Amino acid sequence: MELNTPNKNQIPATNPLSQFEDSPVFNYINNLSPIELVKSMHNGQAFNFPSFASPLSVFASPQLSSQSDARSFMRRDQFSEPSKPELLQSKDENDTSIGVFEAAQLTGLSVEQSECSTPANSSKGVITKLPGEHMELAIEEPDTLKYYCASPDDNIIMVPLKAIIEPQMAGDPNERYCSRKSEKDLRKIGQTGQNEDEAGCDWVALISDVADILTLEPSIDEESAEKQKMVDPGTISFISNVLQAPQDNSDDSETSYYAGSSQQREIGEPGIQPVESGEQNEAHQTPSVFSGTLPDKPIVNDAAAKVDIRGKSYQSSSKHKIRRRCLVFEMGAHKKKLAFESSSSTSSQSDHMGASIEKHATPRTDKGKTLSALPGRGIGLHLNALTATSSGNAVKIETLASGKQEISQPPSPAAHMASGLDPVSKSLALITVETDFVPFDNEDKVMENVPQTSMVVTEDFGISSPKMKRQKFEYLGASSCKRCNCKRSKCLKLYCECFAAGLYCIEPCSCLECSNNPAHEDTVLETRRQIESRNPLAFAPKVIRNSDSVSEFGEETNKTPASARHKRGCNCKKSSCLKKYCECFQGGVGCSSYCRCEGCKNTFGCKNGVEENDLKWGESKIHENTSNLNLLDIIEKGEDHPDLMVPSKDSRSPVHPQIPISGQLSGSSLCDVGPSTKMRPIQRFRTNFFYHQPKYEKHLQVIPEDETPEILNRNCLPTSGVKSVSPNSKRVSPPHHGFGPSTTWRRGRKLILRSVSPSPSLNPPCEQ
DNA sequence: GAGTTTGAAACT
DNA sequence: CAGTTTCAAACTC
Repeated sequence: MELNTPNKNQIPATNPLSQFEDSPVFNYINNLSPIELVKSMHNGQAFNFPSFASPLSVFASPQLSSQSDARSFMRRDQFSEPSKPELLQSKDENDTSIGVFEAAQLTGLSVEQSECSTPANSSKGVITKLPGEHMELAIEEPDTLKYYCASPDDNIIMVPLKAIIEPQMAGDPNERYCSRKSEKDLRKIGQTGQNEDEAGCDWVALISDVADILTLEPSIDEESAEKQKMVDPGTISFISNVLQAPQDNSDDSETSYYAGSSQQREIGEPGIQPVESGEQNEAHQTPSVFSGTLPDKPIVNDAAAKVDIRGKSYQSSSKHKIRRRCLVFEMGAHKKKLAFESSSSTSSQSDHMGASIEKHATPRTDKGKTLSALPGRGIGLHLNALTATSSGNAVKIETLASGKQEISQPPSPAAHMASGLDPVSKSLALITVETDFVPFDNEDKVMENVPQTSMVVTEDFGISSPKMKRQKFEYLGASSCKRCNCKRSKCLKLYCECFAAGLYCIEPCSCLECSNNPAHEDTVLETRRQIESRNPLAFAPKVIRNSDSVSEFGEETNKTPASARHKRGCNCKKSSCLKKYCECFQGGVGCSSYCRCEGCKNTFGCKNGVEENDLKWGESKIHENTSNLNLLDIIEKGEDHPDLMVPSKDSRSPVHPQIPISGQLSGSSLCDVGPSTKMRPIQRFRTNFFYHQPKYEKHLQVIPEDETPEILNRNCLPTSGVKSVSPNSKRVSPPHHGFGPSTTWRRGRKLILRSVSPSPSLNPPCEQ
């Protein structure tokens, strides 16, 4: 954030690249990451860099936060994201603003051609969407942008991310280059026209993304952003530049990230292709593995556009937000919603669903569709996460991010905070699924949310009719996505897993008299408020990583660095904490001093022997992780990655490097960003893995030590030893989660991984 | 699939 | 704050 200001400003103004590179920050980044390419990238983009300045400013903290938020959402939306890779690529290709602009135009055309674009889809449409889509970008952009674009720091961040990503993606430095090459290739591809249409879509997505970013800016409203975009190409170019600039990194990262995919595509690497199988050209270029994670392509856009066109245009400016939220759940939710809406609206929606889903398989949501369709549902509550950001900006972001969600604005910050996590976790879940990570116990849950996405995505492509889709969903839902089965709570109490996770119930749910749906948004929000009023942490992730919260539990943290714990602790009497009845066990964490369990035999660690157990467990997990690392892991885990070692963190707790929330947003950062909303389920499930909740919950940001203080402050890092007590008198762990910065040593430099607290509510400072 | 067990959430 | 009830997931058969 801070870093951004000087450097960024300078960069853009004068010699983008030279100054930028010369800047301490840049050097720092370079040092941090093995990736040198960034510079080169910049160079390539140098052309644009001038505009970059503005972009930087744009990216200022808010964006970051937004991005980070987006991230969380992104993953959810992975489906939708598929387009991004292309988009990114396209971006790369069109380094210059002009190129971008053109691309935008092209996209508009393509969109129109494809019908994807709503009336608005054209350049204007794109613009309009952009604001709302900011979320999508995050999603689409997958990791790169999110992580990388962040603030001025973005650059910094980006590097690390790239480093992280590339290693896995590429596997080795050479591959990185390849990735770059791949980028070029991608460009070629995009240019080639393989997918002009797609490219167009991609561009649209990019633009939208950019717009999103712009939107994120604290001062900029969605509308303003839209206006800006709409207003002048220059703006677009600017945006593009901005994106690119950050993208450079992001691009690199992405590219590298995608590159892998792209390369694979071109090269035909077996691993990834399977999914794509031939579809690469079109929407689904992203590897199957990443399909969820990576955005496919414009298709989403198209779909969105189609949706808009056909049915209702969900995209109201305000509704843009919704899109982002599409998670697996969202998918389901959307379906439900669709069903929901369909009844009222018409078949068109369902079609959209199908179409969107099919095409996008990825949640990506793109603009239109996703927005309309997905939008809201799943995410609804998640919005909170975004909203978590205390600042008004945060709120905006939230709205944007959550956008449409019915829940768009969470009643209480805490709620937002809490809810925020979930999305992330979900997204993570998706990622994990795609990745093939399967937590043992938690698989079910993890799968619940995630899998669908991946599953859906893959399968959806083929599905044309809503019905078909639905079936698939059901299938998925049944197998991978469990949902609630509430009979009497109307899914408006924490008994309901969906509700507790900040999600709307979706088709897979077997609930009766469910009120947890977009149709009852008001009720849902009100209920949430009430619950949060009783317990601000009610929607916060249940599992907290001790390591993350360095200060939180000084004792525990120190002793059980690798362990995560349940925020309230369990109260098991008969299960010996060996069954899922036990939330600690369910969350894959050991019991802690907060637990009041009797006869604890928690295999993840007992209160008495938690530390040791945790350590062992953590170690074992670490090994597992290291062996199993993949992009997702890396991304999520971030610090876990060898390169990014985080001394204190557990292997368990995955940390997601998030884009630091700079500026205002950052202010709420942890709290705000928090993500998500309702990642819990995932968290739980993940815990077994490395990830445990932390992944989502925590979004680590790599921040230079210098920055940490501010971050901490902004984040309201929990003071050490501060314990929060839930209203219920249950023990509430302080916001360890994300709030506590974790330090990472890399290349002799100490980086502080700041987790973006998923649940702001957890943060004592913020809430309290 | 029905019934039981369990513990969190909600209520008093 | 403690005790009780309600609830839905987890589990068993």
